[in-house]
Amino acid sequence: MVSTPVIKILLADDQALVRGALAALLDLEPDLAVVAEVGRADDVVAAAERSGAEVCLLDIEMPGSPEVPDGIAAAAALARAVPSARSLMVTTFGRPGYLRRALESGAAGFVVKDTPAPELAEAVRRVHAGLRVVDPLLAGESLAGGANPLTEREAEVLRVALDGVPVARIADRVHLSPGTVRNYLSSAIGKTGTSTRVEAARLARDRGWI
Amino acid sequence: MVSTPVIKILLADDQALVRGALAALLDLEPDLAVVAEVGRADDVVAAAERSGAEVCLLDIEMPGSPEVPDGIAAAAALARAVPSARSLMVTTFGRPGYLRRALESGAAGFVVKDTPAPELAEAVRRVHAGLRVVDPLLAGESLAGGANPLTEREAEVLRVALDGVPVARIADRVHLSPGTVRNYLSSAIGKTGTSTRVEAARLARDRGWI
DNA sequence: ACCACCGCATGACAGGTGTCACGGGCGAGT
DNA sequence: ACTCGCCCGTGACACCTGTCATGCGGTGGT
Repeated sequence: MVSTPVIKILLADDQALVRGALAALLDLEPDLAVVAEVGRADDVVAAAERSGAEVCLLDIEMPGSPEVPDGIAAAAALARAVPSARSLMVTTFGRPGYLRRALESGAAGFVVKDTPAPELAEAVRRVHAGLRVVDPLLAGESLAGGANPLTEREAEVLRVALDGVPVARIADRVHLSPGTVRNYLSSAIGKTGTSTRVEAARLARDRGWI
Repeated sequence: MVSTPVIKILLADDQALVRGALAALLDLEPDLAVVAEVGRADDVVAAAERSGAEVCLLDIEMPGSPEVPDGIAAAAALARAVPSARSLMVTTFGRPGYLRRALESGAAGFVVKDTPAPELAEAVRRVHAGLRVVDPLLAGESLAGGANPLTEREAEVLRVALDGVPVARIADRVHLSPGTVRNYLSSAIGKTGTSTRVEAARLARDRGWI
């Protein structure tokens, strides 16, 4: 009695409570079924293969291995390893750079966690049908925000600068001369229009540039 | 036909998706009913009065008014205005200081968002029965972490220092002399065992001291 | 009255930071 | 070949920061 075709869903979120709650929400829909749940980015591919999931809901902020550190990396790995599975990013932060990087990594959809709950099921169905799902407001911001002006090195030093460590320690961690680090920081401060490295690092993070 | 007494629940979380998902999860339980949902800390009291909620699930990280800026403040307001309602904090961050402040504000329970989903309903029942619900691991950390060593001014200055603004702007925002700000920062750096104000601010935040 | 403490402030000093000028090397596009 | 941008480094300068000593007024305890 194959009454209705059911969409098989994988849930990836590091917060067990949220994971369970989303499962409850989605299982209310008769045409949706949660077939796998994981709490780490590096567990996604194996669970997707094992469960035959068709749509994967991936949180971006998730712990993982150095190779697959977050949900975006999981989406990229998934696109390579399990092309039949389509990724729908579900994230707290509507950072334009997140959206861009997620789509570049092969994600099919992107919703933020303050979208109304009923829309999630619909987003899952659209993604399963082969459509792209993107928050229109966020898409606008992403285009208006412009591209990432930072070079790879600038981004690297800013990532370390995020927690306010002194230049000497940054230089140590990225294996560069302290003077070079200061040059990169100065350049990044100029590009971001800020006045300290911590401000520059925070702005770059909020834009999704690092 | 009053078959079973039903516990009336208010849900407060700024992320609509999480709110809806938690509602779905709790409504699976026959003895629980979500009777109100809000997305801001300063809407909690009014919604609790209107709905007659008995247990209020409050996220800590929630936008609000200056008087009721977050979930902890909402719990305090609730304890005064609606003593019949009991508060159960549900938060992402298991910061010891959060726990302490939440309990001081009259919350009856405290669970983090990565507790297993089935335990939430049980926590709600316990809180409704008049018991305290506290993550035992977190309770240990809270005791081990010790009390807040910062003075009020030090905490105030650190709050502004969190985003890496220069001393002049901090002084401006807290209405103090730049020299005084530097003294407080130096003192806070000493107390936290760090070496820059940003590190001190981040540590203080993670400990729940600010 | 006295002392201890706290909040707030100033001044001075060493060291860290942001900016600039300048250098060399390397790959990509023209 | 040439230019351009990025990478990496040095050196110098003004300014900001972190630390310390010192001071003054207020508050609370004895």
